[in-house]
Amino acid sequence: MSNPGSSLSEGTVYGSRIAMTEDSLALLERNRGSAEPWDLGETKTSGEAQCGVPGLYLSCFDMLLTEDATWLVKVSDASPALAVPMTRMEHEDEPEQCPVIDSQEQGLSPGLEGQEEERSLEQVQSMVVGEVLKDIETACKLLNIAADPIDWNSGNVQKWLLWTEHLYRLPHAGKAFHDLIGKDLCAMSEEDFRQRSPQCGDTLHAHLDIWKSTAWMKERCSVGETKTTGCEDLWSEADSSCSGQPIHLWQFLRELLRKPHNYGRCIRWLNKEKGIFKIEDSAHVARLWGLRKNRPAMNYDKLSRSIRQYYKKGIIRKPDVSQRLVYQFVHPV
DNA sequence: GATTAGGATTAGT
DNA sequence: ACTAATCCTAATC
Repeated sequence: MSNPGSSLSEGTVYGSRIAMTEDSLALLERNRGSAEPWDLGETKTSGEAQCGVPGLYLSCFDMLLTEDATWLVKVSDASPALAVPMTRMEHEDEPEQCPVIDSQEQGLSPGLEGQEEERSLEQVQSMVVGEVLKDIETACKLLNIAADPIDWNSGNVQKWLLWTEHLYRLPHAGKAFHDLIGKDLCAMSEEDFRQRSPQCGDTLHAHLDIWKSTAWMKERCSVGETKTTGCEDLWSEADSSCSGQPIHLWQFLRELLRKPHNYGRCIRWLNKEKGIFKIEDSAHVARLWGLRKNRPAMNYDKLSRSIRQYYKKGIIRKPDVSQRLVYQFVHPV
C-alpha cells in the first residue's frame, strides 16, 4: 500500500498549502479501515482508553483504504494512465466544491509518467480532502457549531470535545478544557493539550488541527465569493442550522437521511418517493439526536415518543403496512 | 426484550 | 403557546 499520509504531508492540495501537521495526518491514517466510521459506541472506555485505539473518524479513509483499495493500489503502483474514478464520491447531492478544485483539474501538462502519477495522486488527495470537508460540515450541522474553531464559544468547545471523544472513544476530558473558548483552543500548542489531558491531548490537538486546516482552506476557497453570512456559506441548502429556531426532530431525521454516506448505517430510506424510512440503529439515532439537542439522556424510547406526537400533526405516520422502526413522512419532498 | 401507542407532566423557548 | 423531554402503563411483535 502506498502511503497517503506521506503524500499528503507534501502539503500541496488544491494548489495551495495545507497546514496539516504530521500528527493530524497520522491521526487520519490511524483511523483507516474502520467498519463503522460514525459509530458512537458507548463511552465505556475501560481498556481501550488509549489514544492509539482505532478511533473512528474519516469515512473517506474507509473508502480509500478498504472498499476501493484495489483501484487505489493500481493508481499508485502501476497504472499512471488509469482514469481515477471520481464518480463514486461526487454523486452525492451537495454542490459544495471549492472553485479551486476545478481549476486544479485543468492546466495539466501531460507527458512524463511521473507527472501523470503525481496528477493521479493529487486527484486522490482532492478526493480525500473533499471528504474531510464533507465530514466536518456534517459534524458542524449535527452539533450546530461553526466550522472554524476560532468562532467557538465555550459551549461549542465542549460539544466538539464530547463529539471528538465519542469518535475516538477517548476518556472524557472535557473538564480539562471547560474554561476555554475556540480562540484559546486554537492558540494552544500540542504541549498545552497534553498538559491539560495527558492521556489524549495529542489526539485532540491533532483532530483540532484538521479542523483548523479545513477552516483555513475554506477561507482560501471562498475568496471572491459573494459575501454571505458564515452560515449560508457553510450549508448550500438553507436548513435548520441557519434558521435560528431550534431544530425539529423531523428536520433532523431528514438531515440524516440526506447523508446516507455518513448515516446510512443507522437510518435510511426504504422508499424515498413515498417518504418511508427505516431507523436501522435506534440507539445510534437517539444518541445523535441527544447530541444535537444537548440531551445526553436521550434514548429511543423518548425519541420515538416525539415521533408519535407527529402522528396527529400530520408530519410523520406509520406506513400502511406497519413495520418495526419504519416511519413515513406524510409530505415527502 | 424491544418496540409501539398514547396519557400525563415538566422543561425550555 | 408550543415543542420536546421525561416518565409512565399497557399492548404487541
